[in-house]
Amino acid sequence: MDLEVLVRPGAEGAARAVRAGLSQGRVVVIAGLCTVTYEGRARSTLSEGERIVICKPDGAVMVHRPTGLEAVNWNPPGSIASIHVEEGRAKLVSMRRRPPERLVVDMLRVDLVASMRMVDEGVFSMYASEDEMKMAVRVRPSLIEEGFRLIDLERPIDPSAGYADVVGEDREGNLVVVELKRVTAGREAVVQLKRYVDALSSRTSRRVRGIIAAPSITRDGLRLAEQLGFKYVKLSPEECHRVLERHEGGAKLLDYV
Amino acid sequence: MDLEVLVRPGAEGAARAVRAGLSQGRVVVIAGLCTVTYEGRARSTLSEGERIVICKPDGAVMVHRPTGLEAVNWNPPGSIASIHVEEGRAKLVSMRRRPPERLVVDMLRVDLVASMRMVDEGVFSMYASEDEMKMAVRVRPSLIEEGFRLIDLERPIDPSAGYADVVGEDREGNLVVVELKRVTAGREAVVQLKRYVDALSSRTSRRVRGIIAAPSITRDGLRLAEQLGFKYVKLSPEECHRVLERHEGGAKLLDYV
DNA sequence: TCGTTTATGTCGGAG
DNA sequence: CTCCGACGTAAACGA
Repeated sequence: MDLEVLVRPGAEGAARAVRAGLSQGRVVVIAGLCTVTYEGRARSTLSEGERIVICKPDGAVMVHRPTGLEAVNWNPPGSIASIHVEEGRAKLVSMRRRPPERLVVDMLRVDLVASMRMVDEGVFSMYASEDEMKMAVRVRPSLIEEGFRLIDLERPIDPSAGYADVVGEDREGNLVVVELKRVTAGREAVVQLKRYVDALSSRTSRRVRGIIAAPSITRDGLRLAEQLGFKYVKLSPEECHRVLERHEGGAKLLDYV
Repeated sequence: MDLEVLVRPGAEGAARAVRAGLSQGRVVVIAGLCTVTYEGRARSTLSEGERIVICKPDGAVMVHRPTGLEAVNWNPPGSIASIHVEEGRAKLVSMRRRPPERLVVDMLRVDLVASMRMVDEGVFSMYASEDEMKMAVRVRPSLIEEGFRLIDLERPIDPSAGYADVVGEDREGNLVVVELKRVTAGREAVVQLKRYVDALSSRTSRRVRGIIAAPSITRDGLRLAEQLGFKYVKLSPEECHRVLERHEGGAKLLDYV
């Protein structure tokens, strides 16, 4: 990693280093005292305080306060950043085209500038996602209920109604729409399921059941589900992940797509 | 800002500096070559590459790749971070209690450790939010429609149905439930409004109208709204912000709370 | 481009 | 704690 570090540079030195870093596609980290303003879809101001600013070569900019997981202000990849000196202070400006948004970080004092050329070809893999739940149901439909047979994954019931997660048949030949959630299902998930069930019902004379499969369900969600005649099935992403692991140890996600 | 910077320290030196920073409530920034694994609600792996790791004194940890706005891995505030040397490499471990989640960053090479005591008492103010839309409707109900009178903000229609954004009366004495959205309203917003209208209808013999106020509405959302007899009113957060500015130039948000 | 859905969403607030 | 809804949500995916 090609690395350049400046400790407590003046405004001019900081601006020069940041500008060079931005133009060379480096990741630039700035720490110091600043104020921040944002204008775009909304508007915000942040008064004086010490923060960390990260500028990535794809245009992403983040301003982090010393607490909290989320950046207090940001601009997404594709934005254009520049820096100049104004009234003796380095001023970082990031512009997003659409929607038009402007982020300005006014550095009252720069404590650190670190500019680095970073290489990251690493592969990121995520497991126990909702996608894995779908695949697990495909390889073992009985996860939903005994006798459940799969008809289709992500069946387009109605172009304007979106896609149901899983559509199948129960042992009595009823159509079944399954809504999968990798987290606690709330009222929203049940409403969503109802939409799919209604859309499918209107296109068939067969009975259509609704099943919501999730690791847990909120009290209200369960109440609504029962009101609507839907069944709740306990199903966790971990369990689905284990099912996929057991099924053909070497099988890869691609095999099921 | 109290700042300590190490460039290309060995694993032991890096671990010592990071450990000291964590224990002293500093913000610690690490850059270098690493692999990352995460286990908790889901599970992920990230193979070798150069990244930036930020550890905040509240326990938040983020791993950033050189592209993208979002961290590739993280743990939220409240997590506990520690670092040790294993097989000659500094290994950062962050544990979250509930839900149990573990994030491990294995540093194959450390290029930079910056540890700083940051003070940030700045005030963050956001404008043109949905809250401001509510306040604007309160000071000028005619934003919704001519003759609209406010009854209550966030009226608890039904404890299990949540809160309607705005409840009022139209000029003919009908009850009106208003759903505010600061962005394009979709089908979901209309469904949400229906829930509030239904809940209120079931508790009164008066007619209850539904109005959805948003800067724009999707085609499907509008179709559903018309089906349900709801009215769409164009209302943008910017417009609401200007109304609040004009109304009592010096009035502050608190005046309306 | 618009519209919809997911997310290790995060965050804040009410009960 | 749980539950719910907003967010400058962002990001992925399909039409």
